[in-house]
Amino acid sequence: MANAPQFKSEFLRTFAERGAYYASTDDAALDEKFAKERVTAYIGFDCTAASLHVGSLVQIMTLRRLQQSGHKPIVLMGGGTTKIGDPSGKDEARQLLTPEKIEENKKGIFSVFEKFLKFGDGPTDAVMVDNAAWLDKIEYIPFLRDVGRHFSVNRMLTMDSVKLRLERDQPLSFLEFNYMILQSYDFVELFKRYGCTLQCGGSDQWGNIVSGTDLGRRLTEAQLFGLTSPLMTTASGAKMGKTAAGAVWLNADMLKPYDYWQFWRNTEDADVGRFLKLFTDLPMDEIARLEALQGAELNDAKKVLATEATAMAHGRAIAEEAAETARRTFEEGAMAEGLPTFEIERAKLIGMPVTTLAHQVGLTSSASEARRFIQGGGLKLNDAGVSDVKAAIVENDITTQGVLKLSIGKKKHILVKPV
RNA sequence: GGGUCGAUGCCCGAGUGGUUAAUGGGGGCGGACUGUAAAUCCGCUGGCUUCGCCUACGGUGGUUCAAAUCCACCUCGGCCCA
Repeated sequence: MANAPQFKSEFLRTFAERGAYYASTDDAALDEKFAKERVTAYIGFDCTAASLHVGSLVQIMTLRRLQQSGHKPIVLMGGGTTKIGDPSGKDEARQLLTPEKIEENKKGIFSVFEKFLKFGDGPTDAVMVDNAAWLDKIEYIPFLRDVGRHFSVNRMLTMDSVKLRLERDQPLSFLEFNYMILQSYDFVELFKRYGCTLQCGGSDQWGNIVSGTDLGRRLTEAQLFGLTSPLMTTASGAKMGKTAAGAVWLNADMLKPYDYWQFWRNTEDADVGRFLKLFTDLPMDEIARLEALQGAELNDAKKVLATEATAMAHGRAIAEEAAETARRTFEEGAMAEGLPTFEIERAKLIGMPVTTLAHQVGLTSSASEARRFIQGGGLKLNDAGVSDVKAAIVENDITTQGVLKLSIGKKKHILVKPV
């Protein structure tokens, strides 16, 4: 943010310099605190899916930077709150998940964090906590008397998360209406259990975060803080994290590292510098150099971005492998073996319509879709356009490397290997 | 509980008995142009054994040669009244 204050603490300075600063509840006091002591901070994550996607990456990086500058991050899993559903930024209620599903999602999400943070018992080691530990045990009447009385419905009605629903005449159940209260309670509970005094999050969480700091003031002596990051969009305004195949997941089993690398490689020019700062650990002067590149040279910066970001999520070796596969595929036009490969029985393959094959290897979602790609000139077999909708695979299509390359557009390729 | 309005494809939103797989917009994808970018232009955006067939307009049943469109009931929601 251009208007970020000048911070003296290492963490906040880095945080702002990297473009992650949006607002805090008290800049001066928070800066002071970071400068003189080790701060324990948390971010909450819903367990609505089996992995997190790049939309949460700013948050994950925040915890990482916190740890790097000597503070203690807490990853709060919303095992309890996911049973409620956060209405913030959504114009309708989520479907409720079963406890089993939530539990399963928690495991997937933890495996993401293991890559970005160091967990353990040391003073700056990250810890993972599940708010189900206390939320599941809440007794209704005592909770209302102790916590509920501090919340003014009048004020809650003015919160954006609530207002949006009311203005759009969309339903907001009492269940969801409680989300804010529970999130606030989480903060206080984390303070009591772990001495956690800071909650970070996206700017859409501002209302929930401030409610938490307020509740802290009423229930304890503590001064709690909130710190938010801007919501991520691309330079052309699109929400981040969507791609052809859906969300850009951070788990390798949900999105291949090669595709993850491609996602970053395809960053818009105008975003390269911003993303390098936010999503890599590269030093600022190196980023300044990359960012200054012009025109086609920016592609080099995008490759660095892709490799650095992929290395963080999947490991350096895998990132470099993805980079190499991409280089051979795009720059040499070769049949790089690192491309996603699909094995199929040779006897079945020969004579199979191209449309069926494209569907079976998962390149298209149906044979009809493959047909449309052929009609629109977007499907290639061994880099040659397929023009006949009824074309079938023949022996000759299998290249000397013993495989066959099927492509949709310029970027999606898959190797088919007869066995 | 009463009254009233509404529920359409990924999203928004037309359509009030047949020529409607369903106007339009958004988003997404493909093509051209490029730099695996943006902008722009063109095309596609239910499924299949594709000159045909099947499934689809909240759910179930009904009227009709024929329904997303009419009727009944149900579910969910908005608004108003109690």
